[in-house]
Amino acid sequence: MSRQQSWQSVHDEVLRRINTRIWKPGEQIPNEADLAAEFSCARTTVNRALREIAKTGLLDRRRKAGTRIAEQPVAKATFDIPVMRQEIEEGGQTYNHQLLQREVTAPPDAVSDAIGVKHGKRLLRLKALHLADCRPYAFEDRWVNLEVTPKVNEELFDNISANEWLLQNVPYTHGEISFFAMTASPDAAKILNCDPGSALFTLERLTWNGPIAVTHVRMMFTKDHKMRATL
Amino acid sequence: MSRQQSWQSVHDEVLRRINTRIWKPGEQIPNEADLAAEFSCARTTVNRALREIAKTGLLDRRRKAGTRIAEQPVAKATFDIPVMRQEIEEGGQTYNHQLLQREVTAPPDAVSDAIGVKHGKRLLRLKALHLADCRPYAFEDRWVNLEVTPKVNEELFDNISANEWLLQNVPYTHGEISFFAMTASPDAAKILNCDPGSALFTLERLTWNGPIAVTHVRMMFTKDHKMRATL
DNA sequence: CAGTGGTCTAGACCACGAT
DNA sequence: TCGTGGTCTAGACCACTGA
Repeated sequence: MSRQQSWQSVHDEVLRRINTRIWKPGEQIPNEADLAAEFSCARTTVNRALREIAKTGLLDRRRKAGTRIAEQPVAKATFDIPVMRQEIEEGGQTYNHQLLQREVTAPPDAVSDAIGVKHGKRLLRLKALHLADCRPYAFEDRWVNLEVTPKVNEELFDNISANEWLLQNVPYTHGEISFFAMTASPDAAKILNCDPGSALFTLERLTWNGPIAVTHVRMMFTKDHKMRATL
Repeated sequence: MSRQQSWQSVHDEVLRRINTRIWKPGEQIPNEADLAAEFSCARTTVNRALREIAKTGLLDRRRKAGTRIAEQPVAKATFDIPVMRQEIEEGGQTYNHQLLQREVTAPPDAVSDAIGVKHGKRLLRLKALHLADCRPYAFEDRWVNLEVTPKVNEELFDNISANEWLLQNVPYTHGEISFFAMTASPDAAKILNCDPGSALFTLERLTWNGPIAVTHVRMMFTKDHKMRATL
């Protein structure tokens, strides 16, 4: 009977009713106004609670059709995409990085296509190794669009990783990311100090600043690296 | 000069100021009341816009300290964790699954520890293969807590995948998920019809219903599987 | 202590879309 | 058409937390 309601208590109570099957999958639940009356709060408060739940996929909301419990909720997991230095230093280790290669050259067509430039157009290629406590942590293979900012030509990336430099100098508006598994090539294996043929967890990321591509990067992590999140 | 404002226009304008470095990393931005005045809208509207941006990690908000642009925004990517049937059928393929093994036995200690039961306590183990157009798609290795519901003993899982059955019969309140790369063991390779030693993208998931663990599952995908998301 | 974000309310109008 | 969610507003009080 507490007088002080909050959108979180509504949120929790609705979740409870979903989890205990008081409201079953596929079923329509009362509308916002009715729930507001039940919980003696404003409709806005109910709206906030339901909106948050809907974002997790557990509720389906449509005007006029009302709110329904999702039949097969698609779980969503949010991962923090690491900024290497932070990730490593938060683990109490020392971060370092080594620039392995820096050149301006034409990328493979697959990369040109991915970032939407003409085949043969030259980009800045950087290869670098990220280290934790002086042990290999991740191998980075990156292509940077030179049109993104003139300053990129002047930067050697020997004292700062491209990762951090880009974050500080070139904003991005959107991007795509994918995770997959790769077999370690002989060089990758040598660089990461693992056996050739090892299974490497790999992250590939493509970022855009409005209409122009900023960078395409592939990060190969050392063996046994895991990417975690909570549901 | 449109009279009709919305939290989205505030949202977009704030994003623009961040991206164009009108407001620089680390800098404090005007408080909600001032922004509301500038945009001639209610403070609630500004609040909604800033709250959404803060959730992406681009803004740091603290009472009294105000709102600042994050120095090193940690990108967040939200992945939809697949329900196999849906994922495959959405790709226009036919879904099938085969139960490969069903037994009640004690799991390795690592699994017992993960789900928090005593070593030696017996669980239901299921191994299954998910197929797309009758070709191997993912190999599932699952442990189910028998205490989760008595019905689980009666279900053979020959006509429905454990994935779907659990979703329909046992709610979960929270969980953990991780992605990593694994080398295909000889059996896994045989089942997935790939070379032993191939790099397999693997998903491991542990779900809870309140204090009790529901299931621990490991999904090994066929070679070249990618998990994608937008930033 | 006082400034700032966090939330709540009552009431209003609007937009979508099922029927 | 008209029920339902989506959003906006003005005003209020509260909860943190920096100075």
